[in-house]
Amino acid sequence: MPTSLTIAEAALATGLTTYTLRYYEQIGLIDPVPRRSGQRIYGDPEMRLIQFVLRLRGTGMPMRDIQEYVRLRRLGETPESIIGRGDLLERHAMHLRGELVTLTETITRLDEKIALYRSIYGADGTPAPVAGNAAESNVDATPTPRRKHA
Amino acid sequence: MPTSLTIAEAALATGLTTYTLRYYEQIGLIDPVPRRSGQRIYGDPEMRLIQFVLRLRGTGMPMRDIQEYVRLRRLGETPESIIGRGDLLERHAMHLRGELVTLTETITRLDEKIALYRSIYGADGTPAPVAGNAAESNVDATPTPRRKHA
DNA sequence: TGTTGACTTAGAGCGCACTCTAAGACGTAC
DNA sequence: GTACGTCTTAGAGTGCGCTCTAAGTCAACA
Repeated sequence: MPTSLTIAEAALATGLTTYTLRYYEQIGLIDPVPRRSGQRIYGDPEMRLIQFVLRLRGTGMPMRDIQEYVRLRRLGETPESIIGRGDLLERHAMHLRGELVTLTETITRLDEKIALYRSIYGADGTPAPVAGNAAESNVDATPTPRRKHA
Repeated sequence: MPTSLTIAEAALATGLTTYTLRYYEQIGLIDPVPRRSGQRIYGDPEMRLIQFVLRLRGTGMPMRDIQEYVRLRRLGETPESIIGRGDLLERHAMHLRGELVTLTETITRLDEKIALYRSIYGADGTPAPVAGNAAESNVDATPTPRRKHA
């Protein structure tokens, strides 16, 4: 049988609050949810859209862009909509590829720094056997990316 | 010769504003910057710390944790400090590895969706040759990570 | 000597993304 | 028939991370 959730159930399923679900609908971050005697019913399509939107949000896509994506989706299968959605997602994917690079770099650097700290006192807290005091040979330094709240 | 910047120069070099630099110092996100006749002088160690802090911030480490890291650093090379810093960075590195996974997944899904859109109208805007209407076969759906402002 | 740029403390304002309350109205189920 | 969950609109409050202003002081440079 198809999914058919109340707002409270949908909240539980998504990890959002009912407030936030209504709020997202209000600002057009998700499509208007169909009602049955006035109450919102979250079916499969609704839940799938929410999950996708959350994935975009989770990877730092600006709310504005998500709103624009959902707006385009509502236009249906017109060229403008299809092309627009493709472009939006492509731009975001490109952005994410960039993040992937800095993320990988940062992890590498952190691992180096951690190794340095561990070479002085092991992860267990005991002083390491060899190792001169290489600490504060400053593994700091590097470039300067950014991430919004994301 | 060693770096020796005024606050305005440091701002330029980091992409921050002078307000933000003073603010970061005030909230302990960076160490107190040495003064010469009352004015802040940003040398190599200061700039290196700022860059590192920005890298952490850029990958979404909470300000609280960065503050804690810098606090530990100020304690010097005591076991508590070294171990604490190692732990902090290790936790963050772990977190980033998780992000790396969802990021990779998301990019894959986006690429699929983009390919779908492009199969209807090419990236150039022209209708594609073959391809039945596979659109809205709903490539949506998936899990639900989070990212703070990062 | 005057301009520039920095300093201080204190505090207001902003944009984002929620988060919650109020108050009154329904519909459904026990 | 009453309790529960939902609905609506409107608006206040929160936390984060800045961002900027005010007002007065001080030091360096041309």
